[in-house]
Amino acid sequence: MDTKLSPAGRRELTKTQNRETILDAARLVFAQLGFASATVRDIIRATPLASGTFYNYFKSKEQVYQALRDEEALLLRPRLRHARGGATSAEDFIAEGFRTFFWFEVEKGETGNERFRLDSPEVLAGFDELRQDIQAAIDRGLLPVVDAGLLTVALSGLAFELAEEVKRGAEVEKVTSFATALILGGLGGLSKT
Amino acid sequence: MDTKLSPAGRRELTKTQNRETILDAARLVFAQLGFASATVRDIIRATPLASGTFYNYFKSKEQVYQALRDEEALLLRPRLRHARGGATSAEDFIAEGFRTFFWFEVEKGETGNERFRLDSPEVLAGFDELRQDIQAAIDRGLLPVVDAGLLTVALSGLAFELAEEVKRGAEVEKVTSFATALILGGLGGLSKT
Amino acid sequence: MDTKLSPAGRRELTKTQNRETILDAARLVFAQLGFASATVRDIIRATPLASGTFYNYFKSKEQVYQALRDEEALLLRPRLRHARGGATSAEDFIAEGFRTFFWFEVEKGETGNERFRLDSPEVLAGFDELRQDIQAAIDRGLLPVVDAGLLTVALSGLAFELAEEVKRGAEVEKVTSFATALILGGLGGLSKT
Amino acid sequence: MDTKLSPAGRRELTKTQNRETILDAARLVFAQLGFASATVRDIIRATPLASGTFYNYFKSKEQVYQALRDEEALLLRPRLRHARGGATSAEDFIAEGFRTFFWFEVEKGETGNERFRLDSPEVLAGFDELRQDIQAAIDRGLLPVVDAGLLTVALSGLAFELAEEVKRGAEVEKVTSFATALILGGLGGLSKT
DNA sequence: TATGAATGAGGCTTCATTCAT
DNA sequence: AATGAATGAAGCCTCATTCAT
Repeated sequence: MDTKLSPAGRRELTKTQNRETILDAARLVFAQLGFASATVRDIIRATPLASGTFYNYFKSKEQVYQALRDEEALLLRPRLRHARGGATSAEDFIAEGFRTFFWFEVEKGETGNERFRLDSPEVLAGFDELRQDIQAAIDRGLLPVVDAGLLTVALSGLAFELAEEVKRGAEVEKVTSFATALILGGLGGLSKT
Repeated sequence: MDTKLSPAGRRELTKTQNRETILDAARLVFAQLGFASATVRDIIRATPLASGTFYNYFKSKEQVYQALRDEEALLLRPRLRHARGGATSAEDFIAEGFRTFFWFEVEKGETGNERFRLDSPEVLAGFDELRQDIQAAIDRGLLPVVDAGLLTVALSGLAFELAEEVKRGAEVEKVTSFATALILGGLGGLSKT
Repeated sequence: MDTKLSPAGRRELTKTQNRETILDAARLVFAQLGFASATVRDIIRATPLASGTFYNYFKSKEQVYQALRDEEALLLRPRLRHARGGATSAEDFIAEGFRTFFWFEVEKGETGNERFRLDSPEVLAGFDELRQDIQAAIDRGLLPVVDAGLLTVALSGLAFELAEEVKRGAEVEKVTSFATALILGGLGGLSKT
Repeated sequence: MDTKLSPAGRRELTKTQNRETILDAARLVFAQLGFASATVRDIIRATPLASGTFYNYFKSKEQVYQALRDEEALLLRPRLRHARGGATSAEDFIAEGFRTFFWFEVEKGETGNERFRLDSPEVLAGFDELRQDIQAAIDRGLLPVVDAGLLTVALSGLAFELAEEVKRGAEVEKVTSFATALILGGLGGLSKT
């Protein structure tokens, strides 16, 4: 049963709801105006809350942003690791990475009309995980021996850019096979170098 | 010759100089703070001019930015077209495109600490030219038959992301061959689809 | 004895304790920040209590301040009256007044880094008592006939200013004799006018 | 002739006028609310100027305050030094000091309903000058040998406190002779210790 | 009575822009 | 055309105070 909350419980609920309200508003505002242009006021205005309330939850715009990134990365990174970790072939490794990322972006929905700076710790950690997974895949013979650093950058660039296509309506599966074929073929070419 | 300029001529000179002064300052400031965070004041402060003078040349920060983008695209786009147009093989086409772009970015020097929104008309026109060149290359048999739109996006994503590596110090030639091998191999893979 | 308190008694105790907690915090905060700069929040923060609780005891910062002054004046004024009332000579009258005041200030401890406005009713009452005592001393021939009002002001000014010296470490007895000698000699000079 | 100002001159004039406008407003506001309670907004409101204009002249409330103190001390301190320096007797020394100070305070006009903290560098310098002058007077035999430090404090305390009386309407000469007689007599008493 | 989150007024400051000179 | 002071809107944030629990 979901009834009868203690007073404290009810307050906790409200707090969580308000926090979510602010995060939702921030997501929207950042997507519309970009992080740098967005103001705390913009976020508050996208909310039924009073201005002071914002500061009961976050100290600054940066902190909300961090919370959003963390939330997102916390959802995405485990999925990616799982997808890549379970791969039994190069194709699997590449395709599952792209597919997972594209679906995640589709689910998020908003078309980012600005690309955020990618230097939040959580995001950087995601990059690092990718590099590690690539290196591990090379080590167990799944991928040919290539520069893991450059491949990381190449995969990310491709993924971010193509994700925009997907969000603009392209089919996930089509873009995934395009990207996968491109990289797989490319890996073949690279390994001969 | 250092001959006398007519008063009108002299003024013309000053006008051009002031415009350049402002554009130089803006380039610097945008690179340091990012477009959204930069303010008109910041630009003026990076200048020996008075605040009012700014408005004799530009109506807003956006307009300066546009002017910078145009100036840049006007330099880069012809180079890219020429590089791609002169290609006699797929490898040439891809490699020259990357190489030209990387060198251009290296020459600009500033490490972008923000990725700008890529929707300025001049930049979009650059994308469009890439697509056209790809299509033309496909038509004349230089490139295999692939989705020109997706390839455009893929190339740009790769180029922008790897350019950061180059600006961080990676060798242009090394990154160029990496990217070229990747794409060339990938095109082989794609054409079999 | 640690016997059981009735619920009401216990509550009474808590109430008194909370009130004292707030007053203690306020004393500290006022001493550190000065009255005008201190905020209710500052006081609450120096307390384990919740913000709302403050308002169960005091309506405003001013009211706490008043309470502090009253508390202080309630301690000091009787001591001063007693000291002056028991005087049997001019020297006694003056010296005992200074000595009592200096010791009181030393006991309080905090070096006031701001001089408060001296217009609280309790403090004004203290001034008035001083004037009355001076007048009475004049009447009973203890002090020469001088302007009681000006002497009141002079004594207070001297007392407050020298108290700072004492709080900064000067010896109470030394400062007391200095002040007493000064005033006693001065009274001699004045009475000849 | 006071006519025909150059444009630059006129602008300079306005700037000076605005600065004075702000200083006047600040003087008033500080006197009414005290330094700590006064806000920049309060000062602006006491002015026909726009809020932003304040910041063209001063960076903060503190800076205006400093400017006021400096202005004041720059006027008062030379007068005091001159008054004390020209003294040919103890009575002269003491009386002229009080008299000068009281007149200065009367001219300023506003009844301070708060005593500012006395730690501005300019004010502290004024204290120091007093101590030096006292020591010099002792050295040339004008004043008896007493603790110059304590006498400085005593004189200031008396002066500040009695100045309030003067500002409340007491006659300068009457208060001056009271204070002088008090101190002179006191010095006699002290020298015998 | 105690709690502490919500509120919105109001303080501080910077900004884009205007306009008299 | 160049200057730079004036303007007031608007951003950031803290505060006193209320009120549901």
